[in-house]
Amino acid sequence: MDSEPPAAPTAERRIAHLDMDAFYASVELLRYPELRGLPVVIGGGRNTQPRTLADGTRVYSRLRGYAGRGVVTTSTYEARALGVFSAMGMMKAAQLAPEAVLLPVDFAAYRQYSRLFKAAVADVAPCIEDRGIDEIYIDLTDIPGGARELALRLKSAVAQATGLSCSIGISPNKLLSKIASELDKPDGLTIIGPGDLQRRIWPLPVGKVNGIGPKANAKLAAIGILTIADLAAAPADLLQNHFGLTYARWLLDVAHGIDGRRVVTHSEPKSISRETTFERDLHVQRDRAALSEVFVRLCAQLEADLLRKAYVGRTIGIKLRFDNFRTVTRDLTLPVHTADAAAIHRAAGLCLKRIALDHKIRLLGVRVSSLLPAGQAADAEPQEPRQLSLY
DNA sequence: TCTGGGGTCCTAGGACCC
DNA sequence: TCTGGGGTCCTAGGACCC
Repeated sequence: MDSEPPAAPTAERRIAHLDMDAFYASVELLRYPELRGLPVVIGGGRNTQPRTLADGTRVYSRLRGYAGRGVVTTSTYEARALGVFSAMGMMKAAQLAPEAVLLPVDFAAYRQYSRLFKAAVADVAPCIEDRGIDEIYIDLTDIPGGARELALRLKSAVAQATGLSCSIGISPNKLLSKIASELDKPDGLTIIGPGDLQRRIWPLPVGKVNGIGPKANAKLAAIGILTIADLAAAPADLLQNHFGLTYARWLLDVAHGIDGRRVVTHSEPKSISRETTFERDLHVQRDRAALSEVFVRLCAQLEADLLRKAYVGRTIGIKLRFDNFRTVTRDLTLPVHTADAAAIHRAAGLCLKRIALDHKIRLLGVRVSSLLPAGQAADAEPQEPRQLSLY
């Protein structure tokens, strides 16, 4: 819990949170500008690539008639206005917005734009913490200039490099900046200074806090705590009774805008995984061939991921989700690190044997953890020469 | 018509060692 | 015969985030 020493409390910091606006959708709009202003949904997984006719006009897939298990990855603000949000099932989205344009996800393109916007920010302020493909924290403490002036410079650097807009929150810590960046989206700029905590933050629902998810939200609501102001006013022993000492303390800190976490500019990956949800639930015996084919493929993808990123791992795990959505995991720690698909497959197979397979299977996943950079592993299993049949 | 894929962190119990 | 702690590693599940 206290593994990370908080930043020196004496020096007031200046931390920015920068969040790209509807990132995937906005990248697609650069490619397909005629879709600007329309409800567009990204996701689905199937082939919904636009077709180009002989006269050059493009024909797009629509949400209407979608069948499958995909979820919405992102949507444009026009689609959000129709009630279509990230993580919603595509079937439901199709009910709400049948005429919305449907595009497939193109991670390679988003990663490219991600590199571009991060490089543009780094030219202005190099102390950056990666928080995924579309957001970062930036420590502006040692950068000369006013907060607003710096934020505008960041926004214009990002726009210049990518043609995309972003929203920025600036405050003395990551907690408040993260909340602030959301307050004025899209193309937002919110600075939280002294006195702004009560006025701008306290009226918000507790769920706006990064780290309070659906479960904690429901538990807080059950004891009458809906807003961050409610949380700030809550008796410490009430919180402790419902959440335990550690989490109760964190909740109270949060409500008072206290957060000493530093901007972390480098971190090593802890695990690498691959998983897939089947188009229909698979029967352990009847669909044995299909299941084992997927199993082999996941292990091969994992090997490729490990080699590409130059890591080896020694804890191999599997994840199963049954037709009733129950999820189980098993893992097994090997004596030596490996990146080898056959070794991963063997260990994962042993894990699989420890699960009672009494339901159809919806999802299968394989994971490698206890990672080490490939160069640092003195014990790594020698890579076997490639054979035709590894399994 | 249910609910993706890739991650991190935390908790808690048991094994095992000193 | 009963009763100690502390520390680390391993495993399983769950909450949460993008």
